[in-house]
Amino acid sequence: MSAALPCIPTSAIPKRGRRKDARPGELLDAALDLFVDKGYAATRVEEVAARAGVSKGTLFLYFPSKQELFKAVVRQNIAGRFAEWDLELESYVGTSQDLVRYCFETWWERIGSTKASGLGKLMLSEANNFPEIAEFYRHEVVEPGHQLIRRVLQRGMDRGELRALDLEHAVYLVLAPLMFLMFSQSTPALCIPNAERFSPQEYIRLQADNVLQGLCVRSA
Amino acid sequence: MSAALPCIPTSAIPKRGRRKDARPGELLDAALDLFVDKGYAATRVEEVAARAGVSKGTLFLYFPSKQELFKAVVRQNIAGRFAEWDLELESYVGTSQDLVRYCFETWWERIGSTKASGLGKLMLSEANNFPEIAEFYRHEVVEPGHQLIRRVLQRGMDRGELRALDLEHAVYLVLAPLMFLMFSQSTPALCIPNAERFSPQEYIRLQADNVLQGLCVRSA
Amino acid sequence: MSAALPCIPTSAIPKRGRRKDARPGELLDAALDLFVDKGYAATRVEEVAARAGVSKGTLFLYFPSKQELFKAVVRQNIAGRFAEWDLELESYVGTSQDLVRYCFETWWERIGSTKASGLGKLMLSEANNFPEIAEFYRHEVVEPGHQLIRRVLQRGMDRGELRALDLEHAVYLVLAPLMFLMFSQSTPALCIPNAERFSPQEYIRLQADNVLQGLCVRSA
Amino acid sequence: MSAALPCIPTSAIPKRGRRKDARPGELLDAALDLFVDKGYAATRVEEVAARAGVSKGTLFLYFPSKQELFKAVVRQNIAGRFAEWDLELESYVGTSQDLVRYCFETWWERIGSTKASGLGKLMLSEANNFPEIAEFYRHEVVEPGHQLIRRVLQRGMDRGELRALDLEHAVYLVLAPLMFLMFSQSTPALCIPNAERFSPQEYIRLQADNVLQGLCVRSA
DNA sequence: AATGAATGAGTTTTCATTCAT
DNA sequence: CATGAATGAAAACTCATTCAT
Repeated sequence: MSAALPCIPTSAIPKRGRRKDARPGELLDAALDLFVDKGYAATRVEEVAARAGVSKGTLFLYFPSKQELFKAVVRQNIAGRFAEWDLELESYVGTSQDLVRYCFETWWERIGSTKASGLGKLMLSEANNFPEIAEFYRHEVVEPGHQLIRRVLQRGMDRGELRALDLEHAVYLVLAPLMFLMFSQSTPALCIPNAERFSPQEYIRLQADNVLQGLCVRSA
Repeated sequence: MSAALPCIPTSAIPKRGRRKDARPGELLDAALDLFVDKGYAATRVEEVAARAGVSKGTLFLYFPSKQELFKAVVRQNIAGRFAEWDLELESYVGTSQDLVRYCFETWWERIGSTKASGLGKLMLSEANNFPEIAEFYRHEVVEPGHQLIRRVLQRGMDRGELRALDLEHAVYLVLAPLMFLMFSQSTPALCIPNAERFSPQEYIRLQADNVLQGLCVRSA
Repeated sequence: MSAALPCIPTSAIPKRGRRKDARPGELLDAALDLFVDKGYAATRVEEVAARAGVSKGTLFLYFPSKQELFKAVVRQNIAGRFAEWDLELESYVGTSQDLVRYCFETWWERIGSTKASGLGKLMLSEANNFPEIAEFYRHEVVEPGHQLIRRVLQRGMDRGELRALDLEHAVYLVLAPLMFLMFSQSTPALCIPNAERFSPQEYIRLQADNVLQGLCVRSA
Repeated sequence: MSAALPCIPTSAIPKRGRRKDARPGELLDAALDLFVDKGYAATRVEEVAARAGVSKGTLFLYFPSKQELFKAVVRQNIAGRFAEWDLELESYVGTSQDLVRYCFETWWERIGSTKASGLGKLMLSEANNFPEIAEFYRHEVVEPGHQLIRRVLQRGMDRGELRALDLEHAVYLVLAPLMFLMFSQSTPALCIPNAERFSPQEYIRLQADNVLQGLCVRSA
């Protein structure tokens, strides 16, 4: 950091006043933090509003309910990005081995290592208590995610690069390691006892290596 | 009521005298079922008491708070069986490939398909709210589990049957698939969208196959 | 009041302690007062509980919701008494003229002049905002009331004591005056401008006279 | 936007210039409709503003509070037409029987079947919350109404066409049926359970018949 | 004059915990 | 020991009102 860089105030944002365009984003950011940190039920909307620098009433101006707020958080951070990822997959040029490896690494960069990964753990914890939200998540996140991996594997089989396997169970060769890492991120104590010697990147590389060794057609 | 009407005992055990010692155990059993089924917050102490056949007040006679009840539940149900398993491992005769496969299958039979699965998911969900009990779980379950797998892999490497890998990350080649299946058991909707076409046994077999394909030394 | 009458404490009731049997009645009395006085929406359950000398939580021990509390009030004060009134009607001996007169007078004594009459006004005011309660009231109070009057008139026609009229509209010859008096009781200012010169008993007598003069078969 | 694009006027009336004076009236009209339809509490000021085609803030420019808006609505819609009716009564030629019948029918046409009915019900509901406006209503509507009926009956007695009765209570022989019908109009469900078989005109006719049969001097 | 973004007070209901009996 | 009646804190959501623009 160069020396005399003038200290830009964290925000020149007037806390009072009309900032209609900025509000939703600020609220979603605050909500993501709190939801991930404390869970859905334990997060109070007033707290979300406070963290975003507005009053409780203002939050309800932009999101009609706590549930909708949560859904919006999920949409912004995960669900809404599948369209882009699907496109990326369609236009991928290269071997399926590379594609699989790319999936592992990209997932880590875009989801696993971000706050979004807290949402997965959150959903797992609260699914039973909020069936409607769970259904939303299943439909908007879980389903598309499975489809994405399924297509990756199908592509590999079609091209003769991956062994022909029962897709229904094979998707979990990719998903299980990712999901476990996701949960680990939120609760490392219970998943990764020696956290200090653990490197997510190394984990990702090893899991990708492993799954490919297993999936690759034997070149004899 | 006519005098000598034979008193049909509601249970073979005499009502008074018997209970006193059994109470805590009955409460813990009831609590385990409900905690695992509905989660910590959604389980009401009154329900636990009712299921154990006592009044709400009585529960608080044995456990000073809901939190303490929860801790007691976890502690009671984590009677470390690792000593036994470690022994089993020590005395295992056969290739390490077979041993790995045996681990996958035995884990499913003894843990994955049992109530213990629910306990694992429960811990994951509540670890943040109960750091103390999470620590206990880490020490009594997670650590020993990691050690067990670590020894299995080490054995394979020592015997030249498995590739030499960084154990710190390689343990997760075995653990991640198992843990994911564990969490799936409690919340299938979010993990396994096509549950009707999913077979845990098939999943176990495929994951074991896969990890072995990846771990085996190439006979080239 | 005689001089040295020992001052009996308004209640020897211990405000704290277990009084399961007495609670519902005390709560219903308090609720009737407040509902009638302030309306359904404006009455806060906490206030009801306080007036009954218990805490908010206790109220919900006996009534699962505000709506059910209200329904119970209506049942105790009106709906639950139709069975008795129907019986009284069946066993009435005397001319139908006398019976009609008896209805007017009895209604006044048992409903019109009591706090129960406030419930009618209350329902009229709040029906649009609480459709479920309105439906309950229609079914439990309005319908039975109409049926009762209908049977009275039918009896008179059958016995040749009352003119044959379209029952559908004739019931209101009796009901309209009663309902108007009911509403007047709660809001005299808007219904009876000269309240000081108004006597409900005189009103009842005159309306009964009038309706009978009109209903009676001309003795030529 | 290209320069001379002809501006299609949204209405024939020039947007600016016209409105200013009309605003309060439009707001009052919207408010009347909504208050009568949904009641005072259930009517949201934003809805009133929207219906009048202005923003919420604008409403508060003209009326300092919801309560004041309500008062203004009542005041505006009680333009006393009693002077005109009194004249009509003075100049009535015909028997008092006919006059009474004329009163019933005319009331229905001019009041009972119009929005004014809703205003009456509204006042009954809100009288307790708005004692000041209730007093206004009593003075402007209730009192004159009572006086009108009183004079009708007095006329009949003076002419020997109606029985001599205590006017103080006799007015309600006419008013009670009308008021009940008025309230019924706004809340039929609670007043007229068999609405489909009910005809207001038939009700009016029967009540008029009845009151006259009872009021007429016996020609013996 | 007009707008509409922002505010925050106000209420029902649940449930862990207490304690008189 | 056991009971169960009583307690009261806690949180989502609405909407009249304000005021910066």
